[in-house]
Amino acid sequence: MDTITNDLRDDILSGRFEPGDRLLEVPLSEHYDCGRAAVRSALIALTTEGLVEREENRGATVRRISITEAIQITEARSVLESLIAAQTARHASAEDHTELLDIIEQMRSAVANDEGKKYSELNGVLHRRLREMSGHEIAAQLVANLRHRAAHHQFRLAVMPGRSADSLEQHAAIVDAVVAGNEEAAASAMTAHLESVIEVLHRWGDANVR
Amino acid sequence: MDTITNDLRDDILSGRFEPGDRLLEVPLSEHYDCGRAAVRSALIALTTEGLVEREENRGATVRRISITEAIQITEARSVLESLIAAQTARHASAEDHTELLDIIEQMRSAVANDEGKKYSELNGVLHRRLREMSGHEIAAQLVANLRHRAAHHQFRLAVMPGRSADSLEQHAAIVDAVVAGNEEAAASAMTAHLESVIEVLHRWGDANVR
DNA sequence: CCGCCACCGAATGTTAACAATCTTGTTTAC
DNA sequence: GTAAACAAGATTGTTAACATTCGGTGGCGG
Repeated sequence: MDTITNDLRDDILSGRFEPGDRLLEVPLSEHYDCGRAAVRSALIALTTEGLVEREENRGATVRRISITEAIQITEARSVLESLIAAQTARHASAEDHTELLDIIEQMRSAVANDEGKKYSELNGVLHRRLREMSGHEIAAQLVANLRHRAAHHQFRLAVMPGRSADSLEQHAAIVDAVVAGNEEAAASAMTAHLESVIEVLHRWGDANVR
Repeated sequence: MDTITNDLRDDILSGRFEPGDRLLEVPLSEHYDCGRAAVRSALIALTTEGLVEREENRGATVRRISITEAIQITEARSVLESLIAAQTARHASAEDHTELLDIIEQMRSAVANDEGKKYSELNGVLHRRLREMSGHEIAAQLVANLRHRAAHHQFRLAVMPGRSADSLEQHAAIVDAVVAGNEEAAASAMTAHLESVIEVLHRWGDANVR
């Protein structure tokens, strides 16, 4: 399989490579112990995924995402994840319900104990499980890609003071609607959540005009 | 530039290669008069775009899209194009308005003269201009990709009898809302349009159970 | 001291040959 | 007659060498 693509993607998402970093083929091929061709394949794939930027005869770099682009990404996520929430509200089983409620419970305790990193992870898990339960392959795939692209900005959000409390209630509302099987409520709860994220991004962008 | 990727994409979208067709590297490299490496690059890129399927040591084929997948693609398009319609309603200039109204006029005459192919082209132009006017790069790119993926099923839709008339009124409603600057109306008109497309796909799918 | 030009190094892009893998058709043993 | 084993052909995957392009650097001239 094309394991190099996954390795490189993980290394970009985990911050091992930062936006703007050059991705030279020879050093990468040594780092991953493979040929240049495998690295090229990975760079091409990640370019069409939007994580890498390639310029003719000038090599590849980790794509830099502006605030306005991050906002657009979140807007697109908003409508797609609302669709997903509605589908999950329709299709989720009883076991799915208990699993989702359990995740919320863990998030609640993470907020209480001020475990920011743990909360961020659980946040990711909740969104991932919601899209897996939806059965909507297309939307799920698009959202996963969009989350990857905005990963750096997501990180910034997680460490904002007092944000976890708001975020927790929003997520709880989504899960409640899903458990109740209320598609419209699930969708609008998800929209409200991501509108709030967009709001924060806007404020952060305005505060950092250059 | 990576012109081979674009050429191959066009050849797939135009039906020169059909779903299930094998995409062998050597014949393709001869056909496009280039090396195998260029073809490989194109195949990798189009695989992550969802147009091509590649299996380890077994080569690439044109991806086959099921009816249920086409429906999911259209559902995702529905929410994204509604977002686009709203943004366009907000940002479009006076010249944009006259251009959109002009396209509708051409579509009307195409329906009157029963020019199915012309109508289908204008349909594509209208949707493309709407997303270009929106200024929403992210949503525009995602929608373009989704339209590519479902291209074959779109084609089937175009030739359904009596469909152009319905379709025309739906498009006119979208443009009217955009010209009026009414974001909510533009979004819901777009949703209504694509719900109707989904409806047709569902009926076609039910009629072709196997 | 400043600017232009030619050269050089680094990195990507391309090509061709080789290796590994899968499919298919044939042979052989039971 | 059937099924398993084998062999041949075709196709992808990998590697290494070569070509091309771009940016910078140093020297030359004004």
